[in-house]
Amino acid sequence: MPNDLLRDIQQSKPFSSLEEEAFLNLARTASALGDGLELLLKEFGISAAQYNVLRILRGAGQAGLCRNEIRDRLVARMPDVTRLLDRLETLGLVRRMRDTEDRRQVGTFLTKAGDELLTTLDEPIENAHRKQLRHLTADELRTLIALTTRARLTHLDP
Amino acid sequence: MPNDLLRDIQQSKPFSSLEEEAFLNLARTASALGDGLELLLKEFGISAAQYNVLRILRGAGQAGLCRNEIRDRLVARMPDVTRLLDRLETLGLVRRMRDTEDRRQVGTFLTKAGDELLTTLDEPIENAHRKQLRHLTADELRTLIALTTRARLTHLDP
DNA sequence: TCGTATTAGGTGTCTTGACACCTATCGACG
DNA sequence: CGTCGATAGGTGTCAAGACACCTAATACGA
Repeated sequence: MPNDLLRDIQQSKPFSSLEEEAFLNLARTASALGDGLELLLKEFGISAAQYNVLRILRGAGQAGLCRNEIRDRLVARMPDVTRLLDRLETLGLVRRMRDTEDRRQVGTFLTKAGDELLTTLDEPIENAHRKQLRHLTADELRTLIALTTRARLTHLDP
Repeated sequence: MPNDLLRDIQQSKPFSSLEEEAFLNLARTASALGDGLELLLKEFGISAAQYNVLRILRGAGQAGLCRNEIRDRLVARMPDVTRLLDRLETLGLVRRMRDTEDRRQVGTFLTKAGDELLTTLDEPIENAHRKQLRHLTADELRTLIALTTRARLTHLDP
């Protein structure tokens, strides 16, 4: 039956280029690892995007950050950061305060509860990452970091 | 105040491990490249998930595939494949037919329009991938493929 | 062969993401 | 000054995703 043969051929060479194969593997892996993280975070009542914001705010310290700075630092692009912050504020993990000098700006800060949640999460998250990537050596991880960094930055220039 | 000192240390060293740095780079890169793809596909009225389904169905050929097989082959996990297929059917890119032997199953097939859309997309997509990853050599792409494949498969075993 | 587990598919409902559009404030320049 | 563009933030609205739950058909052992 020629149909089966055709299917086998297509199945054995499903990628039209090395670039496509690389992209699909990248996407598949990021998705799989991200799913694991989401699963862990769900136990604590937050999403990966929310966790990402909390981590960004912890890095910013007492200075806080305005919405657009948070947006630009997010791992995954995200319109509507406003309502993402709304939800974190409702959860009591974040507080917002309008800047007195430039009244357009609204600084966002980690609350005590937010900081404590992050502290609680530090170990489980760290363990999850280590478990997920335990079959890669330190050198391989460094190679992966270098390649993904290059793949990301280079799509900007002309 | 020891808290500020601690926070400063954390700020200058934003990753708590190589594994975390690798994961974040992976996620960031996959997101950035995926955004580029979404942008291109949006011009043709479909999302990346929809395109993924169409590609899977093209690979399956005339035999078609049932919903769960499609779900399992998707690049990104996705509950509610049913309504994803609903939308593709509404767009006329896909058609569904209940199997006569096992009447639980509903096969999904690419329509002529769906196949033609894919043909139209082949070149622009290919170009986009090549452009996005043009700063990686063939060897680097192969390394990236190998590392991401290993990173993904190993999180399954005990 | 009858009841039960299993598998395929679908639906109801809430939350979240996407995108266009709106308001307020600042700053620079006529 | 006052106007106008740029920038920060927010909202309205619709589509898409997430999750629990439901139905139908098949498989299979008591």
